[in-house]
Amino acid sequence: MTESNSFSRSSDIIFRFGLDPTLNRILVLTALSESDHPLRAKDVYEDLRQRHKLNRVTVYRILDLFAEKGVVSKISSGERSFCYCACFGRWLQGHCHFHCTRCGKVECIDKDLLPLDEEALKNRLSMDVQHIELRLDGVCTSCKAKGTTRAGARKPS
Amino acid sequence: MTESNSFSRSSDIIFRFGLDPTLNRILVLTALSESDHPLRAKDVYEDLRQRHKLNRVTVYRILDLFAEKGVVSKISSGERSFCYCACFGRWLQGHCHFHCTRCGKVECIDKDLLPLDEEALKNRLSMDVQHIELRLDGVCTSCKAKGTTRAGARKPS
DNA sequence: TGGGGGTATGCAATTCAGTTGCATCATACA
DNA sequence: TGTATGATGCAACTGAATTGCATACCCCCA
Repeated sequence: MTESNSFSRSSDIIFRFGLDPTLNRILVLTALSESDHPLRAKDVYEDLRQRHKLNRVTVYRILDLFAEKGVVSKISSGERSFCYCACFGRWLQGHCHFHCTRCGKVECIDKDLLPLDEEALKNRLSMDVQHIELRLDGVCTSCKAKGTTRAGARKPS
Repeated sequence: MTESNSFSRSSDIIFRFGLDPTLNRILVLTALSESDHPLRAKDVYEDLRQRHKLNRVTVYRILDLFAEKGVVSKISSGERSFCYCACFGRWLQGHCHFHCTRCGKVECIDKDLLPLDEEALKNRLSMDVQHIELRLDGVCTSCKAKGTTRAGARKPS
């Protein structure tokens, strides 16, 4: 998708969620949807500020608003901050996340890798379940590769 | 279990995890294991300080140490803090947590309510999965009851 | 009996993520 | 025009967690 397409698609989505598609909102959503992994508020802010003047607080407010309206999902990163994921409507179909404890990166895991029967779970509980969050913690493939090299048999000469 | 039993059992567990069972550590673990739900560092601290002089930082350090050694599990509360759960060895057998978005309380959910095939999940992923965290967010039964009363048909005369 | 090393703890200061209060700006609308 | 409403900026603040460093405690060995 070209940058301008992504921009207008974001605008469209914001509008369809009943919100005013202001420039800042469009930029925040575009940043999230162009990323292949969930982003922290700080990531979004630091990405955007390079091209556009906006306030840190504005980013937090927009992300909270999006999360509240269901435009994006707010997930725990496994660390001290939250992540925001613009995989539209993917959750509730079983989409979950992987958090690398070495590099801190959070990735999306596709729903068909998830043998979780969400409806059964909800039906068996007496409380109202509104949201299910499944997070895997471990070492990502890229960190694993680095780790193997560091401790492994072959060293660079 | 009596208080002294719980105390000596905590001491025993700490020892078996290869750690020195200092008074502070025993007290922290006892507080966690006597609670029917996971506690935040602050909860543990405020509970203990009523009976015993110790520092806030010490509590954080002990909880981190316990989590690192696997004595307790460190879970995301769904809010900005972490929770610690001393359900010994229950996780990896599928134990998960429920977080009430109204009162903030976190509860343990038993594994037989969890139709999640953890091994299948691990086998299908290329990364090393060390820990799986499943958290349900919603409204607990007690808040649900209050909510119904507040908005409901019958009011106290 | 005393000294040295290692670990646990205390205390103060700091970091970090997120939040709040309030001023201002832009837009819509009477 | 005037005014209401919502978005944004800015500064200050909060709460959770972390860091650095000093001290206390304990064990071992001379």
